[in-house]
Amino acid sequence: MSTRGASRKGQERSEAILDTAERLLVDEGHAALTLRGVAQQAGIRLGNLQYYFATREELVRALLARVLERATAKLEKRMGAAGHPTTALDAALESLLEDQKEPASYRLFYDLWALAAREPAIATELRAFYARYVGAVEGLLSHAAPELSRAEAHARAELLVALLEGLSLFRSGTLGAPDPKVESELRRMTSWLSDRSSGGPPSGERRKQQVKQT
Amino acid sequence: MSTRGASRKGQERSEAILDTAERLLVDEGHAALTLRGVAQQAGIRLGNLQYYFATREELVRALLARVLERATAKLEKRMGAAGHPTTALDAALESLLEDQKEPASYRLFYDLWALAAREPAIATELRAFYARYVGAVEGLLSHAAPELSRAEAHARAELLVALLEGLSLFRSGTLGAPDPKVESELRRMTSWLSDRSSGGPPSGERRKQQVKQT
DNA sequence: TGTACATCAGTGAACGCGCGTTCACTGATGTAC
DNA sequence: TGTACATCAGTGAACGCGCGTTCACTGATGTAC
Repeated sequence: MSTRGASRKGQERSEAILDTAERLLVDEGHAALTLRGVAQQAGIRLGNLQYYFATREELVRALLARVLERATAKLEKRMGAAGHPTTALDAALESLLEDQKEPASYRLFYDLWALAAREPAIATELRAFYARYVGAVEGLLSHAAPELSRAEAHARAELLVALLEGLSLFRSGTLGAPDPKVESELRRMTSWLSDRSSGGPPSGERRKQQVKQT
Repeated sequence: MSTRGASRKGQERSEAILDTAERLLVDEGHAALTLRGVAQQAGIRLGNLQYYFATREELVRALLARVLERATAKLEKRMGAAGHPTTALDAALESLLEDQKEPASYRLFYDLWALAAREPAIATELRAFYARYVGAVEGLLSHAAPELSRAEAHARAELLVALLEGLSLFRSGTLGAPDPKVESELRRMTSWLSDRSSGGPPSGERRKQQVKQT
């Protein structure tokens, strides 16, 4: 770890600094995350902040690591609290939708997406996070619909995760607000996802669908 | 318009400046969009750039307006080139998926999402864009499945747009690459979307779905 | 229990740099008579 | 066709500011004997 302060006090300071930085990032965005701003809001001097995180990059990386760690933990709690295999997916969906009503956490991800598009290091960490996310959903899908092949379950899981991430845009207050009608259609779509393949061609056969049939 | 230069020359300079700014924004991100950077890449002096766009905010707003204008035009071309009502949706989907293979344009939207979460003015413009987007998809859905109520078509259109936006994350190279299996599942999902309500309760009746059935 | 010393935590000032913005100025281009 | 003048387009220098970073320093805390 690049973070100084292995003692109890140092550990607490580190955490307090990261708390402040995270709040600043969520509330004001990436551009407002300055060392001076963090120090001021944390009630310490710039020099002292630099004692714990020597450079801005170090602070950002530590912050990102903690955020994704927590998000992963939360996610796996959400996914793990299963009842019947058939209802586990619905339950997970409900709690994810509930999370989206707290828009603050999502705002941070919009910054992460933008950052990841330019900084490969951040893209790597974000990819790892989504790999676990998609993997967990894939597990739920497979339990709910054992007849799905691994590849099918994976593809559908990725679709569902993409749908939820995209949907957050329309639900987090940025581009819209939660809409019960949309939610109920979403629930129907997810039940369809965990249904047997519902009439399509068998697993991986068809290569490319003909679109313009003149 | 706050933009100076109504003459032909002035107009061309303005466009050239916006071209440069857009390229810079897409390639390097919002933080790299500095007046000095734009001026240098456009081959003019800082003072001259300021003659056309007096402040940074003015430049950004003009850039955003042009980007969304173009995106809207492109979108409506994509949506408008319909054949049979039933295949129009598929055709539109194909061209949207094709667009996502050019990741550059999407990177810009990640910045916009992050910006919109903090700057209400940008959120407003982005909302207007997505309203047209969702509206166009709603139209295609209604044509393909006339038995859908307006509310249903709208909700499903929003879901589909959210899905596509979220999916761009996994297809634009940032978090993943295009995957034929995912695409084929997506096509099946969209055919399902434009299907008759497929066994659910009638239009707007049910208020909240019971999730945990003990 | 005291002392010497190393390490930890925190201070304060300064640095160079790039930023957006302001402003006085100059040359080019159009326009009215 | 020429001239006077307004407007347009472009130049160059300077401003104050906040940024990340460096660095010498001081006081607090732990540790070995």
